[in-house]
Amino acid sequence: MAHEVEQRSLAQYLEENHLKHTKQRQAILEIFLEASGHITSDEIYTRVRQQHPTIGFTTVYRTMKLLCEAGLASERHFDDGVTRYEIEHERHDHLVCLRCGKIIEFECEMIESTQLEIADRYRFRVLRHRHELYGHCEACRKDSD
Amino acid sequence: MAHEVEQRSLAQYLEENHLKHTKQRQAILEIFLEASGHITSDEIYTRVRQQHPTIGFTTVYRTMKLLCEAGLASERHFDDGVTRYEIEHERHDHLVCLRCGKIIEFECEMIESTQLEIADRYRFRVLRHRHELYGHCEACRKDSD
DNA sequence: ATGAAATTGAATGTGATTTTCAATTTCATT
DNA sequence: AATGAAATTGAAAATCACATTCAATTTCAT
Repeated sequence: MAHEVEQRSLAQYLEENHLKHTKQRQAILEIFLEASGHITSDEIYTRVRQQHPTIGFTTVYRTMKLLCEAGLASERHFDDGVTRYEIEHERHDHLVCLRCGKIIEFECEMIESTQLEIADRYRFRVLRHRHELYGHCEACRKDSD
Repeated sequence: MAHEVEQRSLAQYLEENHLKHTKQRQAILEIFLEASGHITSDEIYTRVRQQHPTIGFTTVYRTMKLLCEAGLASERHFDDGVTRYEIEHERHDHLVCLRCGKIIEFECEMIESTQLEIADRYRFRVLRHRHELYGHCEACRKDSD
């Protein structure tokens, strides 16, 4: 089994919360980590089924919630209205291609700090943010414009 | 009737697209403009009913889509999962209070230009963006932290 | 090995949004 | 003003993603 670090991290979360370590949870985490981010629970379900045909959609759905609580995944809602899960890591933002659906991550210190300035101006305490640029990626631009 | 400019703008869009100018559409636009932004179709429906008890939800829903296409409104999906409509105007961003739900708009030239730089770096053509800071507003902070 | 507690998965519920369709309304043309 | 083709309306039903229920199964501390 790969992803020892993450599996251990899940195990620890389960223990701490008196939850149980099942093969389903282990398998779903594995599949989720193999796919590189921004995947829907439906897509995870399909992939999980290939290796574990008995695992139900509900379990995938609930396990993804669990992984979020455990800090291993996080939910994202882009403008197409379906929930996507990404591997949890430091604050970053997204470029989303409206043609092919590709999602590129980027990070920008400048924007981060400007955000804090703005929040300050409105006496607002920022807990999290979303920052998404929608448009056409390089490949899709070549195809037509 | 108020909002002559917007009503005229709707009329023009309808004409150009061989669509029909109905009292329902006129009334819904009116109500939508009276309410100051970030309103759900359900809220619009409730308000519309007070003046026009025969207008159905479906019509409100469809008219809001129409207003978006006509460039008079635009859809926003904040993290609570319901579609909200706001009056279409130049690019701006949002502070969303996670406690009371208040939505504050802000604009920041600095962030706008940095966005373009980033898009450039990835050879990405930006068509629109969303930028939302989630946290606690001044009033809600006073209540507890 | 035991059994209380957690988990599973099928089925069902939910809530927002979207489509269907027959009846009605609009509006360019007579 | 009357006509009729095309668009619109609104009630009801369908859809979609997400969430809950519950009986059967599995986990794991003892």
